Amino acid sequence: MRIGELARRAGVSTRALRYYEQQGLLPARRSTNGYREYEESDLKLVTEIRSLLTVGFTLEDARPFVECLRSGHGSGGACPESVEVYRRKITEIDDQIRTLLERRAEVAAQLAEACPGCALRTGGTR
Amino acid sequence: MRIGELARRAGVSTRALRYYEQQGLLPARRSTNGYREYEESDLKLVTEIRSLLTVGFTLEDARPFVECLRSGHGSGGACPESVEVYRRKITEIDDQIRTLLERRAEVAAQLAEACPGCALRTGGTR
DNA sequence: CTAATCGTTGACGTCAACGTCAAGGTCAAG
DNA sequence: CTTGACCTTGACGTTGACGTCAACGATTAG
Repeated sequence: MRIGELARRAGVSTRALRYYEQQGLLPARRSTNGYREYEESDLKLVTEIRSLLTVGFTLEDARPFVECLRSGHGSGGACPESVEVYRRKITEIDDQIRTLLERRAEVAAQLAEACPGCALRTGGTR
Repeated sequence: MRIGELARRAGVSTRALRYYEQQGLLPARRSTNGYREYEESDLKLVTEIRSLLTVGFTLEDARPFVECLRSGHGSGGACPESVEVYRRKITEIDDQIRTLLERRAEVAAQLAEACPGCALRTGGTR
């Protein structure tokens, strides 16, 4: 299939697909007129990339998953490199959550100080 | 005082101070040679900006606080516009936390599926 | 006089994942 | 032949808060 069809079926822009190719995540063979030609299996690659991006992965994070799929695995997360990325991302997310919790407490405290009686719902004022 | 001293005392770069001025947050009068001249009170403004930035505020978010301070209030968060920003930022932070929690659950689930037995510490596997 | 230190105004670079033209080639239908 | 739909490769724009030159003027110490 060509880039337009893959884009439609994957729910992404053609620009995104070209960008993935540029980043080495989605190589495509070319037909004689220079058009990119994709396999059915490429749809799965794009789907994998998309689902990883939506949970906060970068394209670089997604690379091991794509390579894992292309190496024949049914799941992109089955390879040890992917598992390592999973672990790292989880600790990153945990760090971010911790930071946000600290910030929330700090901001809520400043609010309480600047405007006593301005209690928020979530703050635990009961 | 001039920009270098203010920068040192506030713990920021001179570039940052010029940027704040450009954004209209930190106007400075000029001495005859064109150098920026700051008051003691400007140190407090910069300190306020910095503390807000470190908890995730943008410079735009910080604007009401700066104006509040310059209008004579001892605290930048005392004015109603600042309180409104406080509230909004707290809900933003809460949204971000929720998103991250969802992502963490999703990633942990994918990890568990791809690699059974790869339990994480925080996941609640007990 | 000269070097050192401070200041000034541009203006481009950073980081990610594309969006959005621009200028043009390809191909099937009418 | 001419739309029109599709494709190609650049290449700049986006977002925020500056970092990092470049090229220059001001001030002071020696």
